[in-house]
Amino acid sequence: MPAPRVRFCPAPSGWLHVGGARTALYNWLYARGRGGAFVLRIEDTDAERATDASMHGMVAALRFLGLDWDEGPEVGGPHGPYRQSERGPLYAAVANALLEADAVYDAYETAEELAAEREEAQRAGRSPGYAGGHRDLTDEERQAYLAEGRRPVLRVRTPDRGEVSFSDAVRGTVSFDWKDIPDFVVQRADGTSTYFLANAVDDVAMGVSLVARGEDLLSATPRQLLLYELLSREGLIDRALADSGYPARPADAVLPSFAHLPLLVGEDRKPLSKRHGSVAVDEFRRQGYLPEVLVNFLALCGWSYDATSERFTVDELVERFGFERVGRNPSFFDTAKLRAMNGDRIKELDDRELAERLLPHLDEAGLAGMPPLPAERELVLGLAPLLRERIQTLADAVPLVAFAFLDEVTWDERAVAKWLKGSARDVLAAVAAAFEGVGDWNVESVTATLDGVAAELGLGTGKVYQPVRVAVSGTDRTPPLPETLALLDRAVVVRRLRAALERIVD
RNA sequence: GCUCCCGUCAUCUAGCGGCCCAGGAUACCGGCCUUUCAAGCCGGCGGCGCGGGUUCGAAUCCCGUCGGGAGCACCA
Repeated sequence: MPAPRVRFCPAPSGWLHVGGARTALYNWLYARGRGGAFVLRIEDTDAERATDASMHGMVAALRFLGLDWDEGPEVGGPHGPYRQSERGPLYAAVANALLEADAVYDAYETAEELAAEREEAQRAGRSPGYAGGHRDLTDEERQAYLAEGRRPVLRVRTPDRGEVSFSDAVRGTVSFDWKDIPDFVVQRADGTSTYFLANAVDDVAMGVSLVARGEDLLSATPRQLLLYELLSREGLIDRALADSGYPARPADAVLPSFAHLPLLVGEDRKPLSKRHGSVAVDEFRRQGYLPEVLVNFLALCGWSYDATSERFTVDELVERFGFERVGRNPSFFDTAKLRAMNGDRIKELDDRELAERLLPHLDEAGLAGMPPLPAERELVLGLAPLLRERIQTLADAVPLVAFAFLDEVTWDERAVAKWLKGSARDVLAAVAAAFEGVGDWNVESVTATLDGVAAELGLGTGKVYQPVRVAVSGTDRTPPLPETLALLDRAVVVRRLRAALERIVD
C-alpha cells in the first residue's frame, strides 16, 4: 500500500479557528504516523473573500501548533503550485474537456433568476436546489442568451436516479440518492472555478489518498465522487494536466477516500464561529495557551484512545491516532477543560522553560522588554517557581506580578479598605524599620523579620502579612510574600511600605 | 420541505450482548493544609432522550418516536 497523502486546504478568509486547526491536526497526525505526506493547499478561488493577510495568519498559526507540511506554500513540492489562484488554467482545461465530453452543460440563468427560483421552490415546499432548467438548451436558445449579453456557468449533469454510497473512515457506509443531488456549478460565469471543481481536480491531481474534513461537507461528497469518476474517465485529468503545463499526478495515485469529522460546537451547541468569542488559534496563543496543550486538547475533540488516558505528548498522538477512533457526535469546545490541561502542563515546565515562555506575554503587557534586560530575565526566572502553581495560562501571570515590574502600584480599593486600616499602621511602620536593619536580604531574613514583627506586636501572622502584601503590591492576592519580596529591591519595598502609611484610614 | 448525520453525568469521553445497579477527565460542592491566591491530598454530587420489541440477559441489536446538527449557493 502506497504511503498516504492527505491535505489541509483552508480558504484564506479570516483567522485559522480551532475547528480548522483540529482538521489540520488530524490530517497531520495521520500522515506523520504512517510515513505519509501532509499537503497544505490554499483554496483561494473566491477572490472576493481571500486575503494574503489571512493566508499568512493561517500559516503562522499552523507553525505555532507545530504542524509542518511536506508540500505547500513556502516549501513547494512536486505537485504544485499549492494556491488555487495559481491553477486557473488547469481548472479551465478540465472544464473544457468536461464540456466536450458532455458531462457538463452551459446554463444561462442570472444569479437573480436563480435566487428567485430558489425562493419560489422553498415557498412551494420543494427542495431549493437547481431544477435543471437549462439542461437541454438548443443552439438557438444559446445564441439568444449570448446575444442578450449573458455569460453561462457550467453545471455538471448529475444522474437522475440510482444511489451512491461510499465508505467513510469515521462513519462507515453512507449513501445518498442521486435524485436528491441537483446539477451543480463547476465554473462561474466569469470563467473561474468553484470549490467543487478546484477541490476535486486538485485532490486527484495531487494524488491525495484520503480526504479528512468537517462533517459539513458530508453531503458534498457524492458530487465529489462524481467528479472523481469524470476526471479519471479516459485519462481526462492526465491530459488536462499535461496540456496546461502542470506536473503529472503521482505514479501511484489512487482516488481519494473519505473521513468526515464531527463538528466542533460552542456552548449553544451551534457550530463554532466568530460569534463564540475567541475561537482563533492566534487568540489562544495570545492568552497564553501552550501549543502542545492545544494539540493535545484538539486531538481529544472528537478522538479518544481508551477509557482513561487523555494526556498525550505529540509523539504519542502521532503513534496512536487513527480515524477508526474518531467519534461521530459533535464535541463541545470546552475552554474550562483546556485551561485545566494548560495549567497542568505549566506545572511540568522547569523554571527556565517557564520563564522563557512567560517573557513574551510580559512584553505584550508592557512589563518587560523583548528581548528582556538581564535584570528582567532574572526577575522572571525568580518569579517562575512562585507562579507555576498559580497560573493556568501564561497570561494569568500578568496581573499577579505586574507590581514587581512597575514603578507605580495599582491599588485594588477593596483590598486597601480591608487591610490598610487599624493595626496596619503599626505593622507597616515596624516592618519598614525592621527591613532597613536586615543584614542579607533574602527569603529567610524577610520571613524572620515579618514573623518577628508579628510576635513583637502580639498579632497573628495574617495581620502582618496581609497589610504588607497590600502595601507592596496593591492587592491581597499575590505569590507567597517573603519569596516575592526577596526578589524585589529592598529600598523599593521600604518606600512602598512608607507610602502606604499615607493611605491608612482609621 | 427534502436528504444525510448524531443522541451515555453540567461538559467531553469509555462502552461495540453478560466484566456496567455504567468507568475516566473537566466543572461543581465539602474537608484537610494555609501569610493571600493557588496548588496538593481526601471525599461527594451527577448520566444511558422516550416507547416498543429480540434475548436467559441490552447503554450495547431491531423498529418507532422525540430532540439536536449539517447540507440542498456562480461560499468553501
